[in-house]
Amino acid sequence: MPETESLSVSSSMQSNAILRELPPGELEILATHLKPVALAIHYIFSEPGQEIRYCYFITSGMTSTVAVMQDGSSAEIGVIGSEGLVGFTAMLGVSISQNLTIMQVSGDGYRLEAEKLRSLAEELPHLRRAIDRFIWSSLGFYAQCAACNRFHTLEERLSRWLLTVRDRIQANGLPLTHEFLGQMLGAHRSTVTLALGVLESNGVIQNSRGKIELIDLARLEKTSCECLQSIRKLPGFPAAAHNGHLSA
Amino acid sequence: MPETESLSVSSSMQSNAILRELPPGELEILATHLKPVALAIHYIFSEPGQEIRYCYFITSGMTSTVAVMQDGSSAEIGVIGSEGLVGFTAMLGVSISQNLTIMQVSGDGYRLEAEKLRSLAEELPHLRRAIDRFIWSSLGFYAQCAACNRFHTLEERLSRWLLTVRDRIQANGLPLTHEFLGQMLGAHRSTVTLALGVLESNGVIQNSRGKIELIDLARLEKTSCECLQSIRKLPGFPAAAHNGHLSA
DNA sequence: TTCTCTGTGTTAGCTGGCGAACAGACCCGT
DNA sequence: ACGGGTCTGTTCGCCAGCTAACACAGAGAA
Repeated sequence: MPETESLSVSSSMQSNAILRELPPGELEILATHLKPVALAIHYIFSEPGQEIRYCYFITSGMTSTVAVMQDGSSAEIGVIGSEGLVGFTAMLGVSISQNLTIMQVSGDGYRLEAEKLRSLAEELPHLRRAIDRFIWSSLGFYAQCAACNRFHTLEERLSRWLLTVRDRIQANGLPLTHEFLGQMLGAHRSTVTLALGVLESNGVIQNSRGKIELIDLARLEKTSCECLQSIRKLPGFPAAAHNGHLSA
Repeated sequence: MPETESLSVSSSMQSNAILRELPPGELEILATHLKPVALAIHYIFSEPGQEIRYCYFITSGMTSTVAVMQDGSSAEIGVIGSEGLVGFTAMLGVSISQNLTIMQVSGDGYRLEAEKLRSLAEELPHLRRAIDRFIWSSLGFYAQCAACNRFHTLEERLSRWLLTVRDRIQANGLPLTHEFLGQMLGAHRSTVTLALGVLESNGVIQNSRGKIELIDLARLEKTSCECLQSIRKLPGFPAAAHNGHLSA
């Protein structure tokens, strides 16, 4: 246990990559404004066109940001886990959300007002720098998604997506329905079922109602597109975390 | 002619939306570092993995930013004309380019070292704010592209793209080959030819070697996807600029 | 238990765009 | 004015994934 921990700084803050990067002085100042929150699955952080009031440093669990079309179809453009800050776009001076961001896998985080974070970032250079770098990485994520959506098959994107989630939640059981996956991947539910069926019959994953169990991570990497590696390389983003592949 | 113009401030700087937004004091300071440059078609600003040394405020012409896959296929994720700043990602503290940015339609701009711009932005709050807002809009552009690539047909994306270019260069003759268009849209050259053929036979555009003439802008809007409107709504981005549709 | 709701499995036809290939047309240099 | 390079038009087979429809299986409520 760190002995230098102040009253407001909690050790769980170290779980977030941005907060972890801050020097103790800055973290202490920031910490007095942070409020720990439990984030339940499907919690909506922001919807297109609405104001972003709060920002959230995620410490566990995972969020998805999706672009929603007029007809209601949607495609994922970003994923944020404990490496990041939900609501980061508000740091760029426009507090309107462009996309829908929801909690994908339950977890925890720290919340504070977007406006407060913005003014703090002006005083705390390391905080500002850490957030800027996260925005940089997010831009890379968006770009990769755009290209991925254009070129890669559903099986490739699905595999990539499952591993992207795993990289963040560090667990092999993902609580997801096919319908939901379809919304993330911008594909039809039945097509997702089909693709999952192929993976299952190859022993790569295991399906059950509302849950997908990753069995063979190594093989899953092989069926996913290059985008997986590109995303893993983004500074601050989680890379492969399986210490020894789970069998084959 | 503005009588308050200082030695270093040139009136053509007003052509760039970011520079135009600056208060005279800030512009004057920034202007001493700006070097006017002519930007020829196909000029490469940055390639993936390389350092971004310079940033460019565009005053005329247009750039494209594309994501390039390992096999060489590419898809456009962003477009910058006189509304923006090429190399803006370097403002986020990482000077490595993630994508390829090239001059798409010849024009002019002002150049300065990325590092210099970054330090200036720390002293000039309006500059910083204007750049931040441009980054915000670019994020929106990237997101829209990702969804567009997933859902919309080539004809829709092509129509949207042609109008996006027109919005920026304010001219109806676009110097483009089908091959080039294919690289932007992540499609096959022959598929592009086919789609252009349909538009041409409907009298919406006119093809000639290396050039596409936009004839009926109103109809082109109809065949393009909703993304056109979304992009036009982004703060600081050019919207429809045809004062009275050209016939129909 | 039974009813209902949500989620999964599966089928069949249809289509947009890929992949590959070739002929013709335009443009420039010598 | 002729020859090679670049650009465009067109064709045809092929396949991933959409559209739509229906049957069945868990899971929770009454």
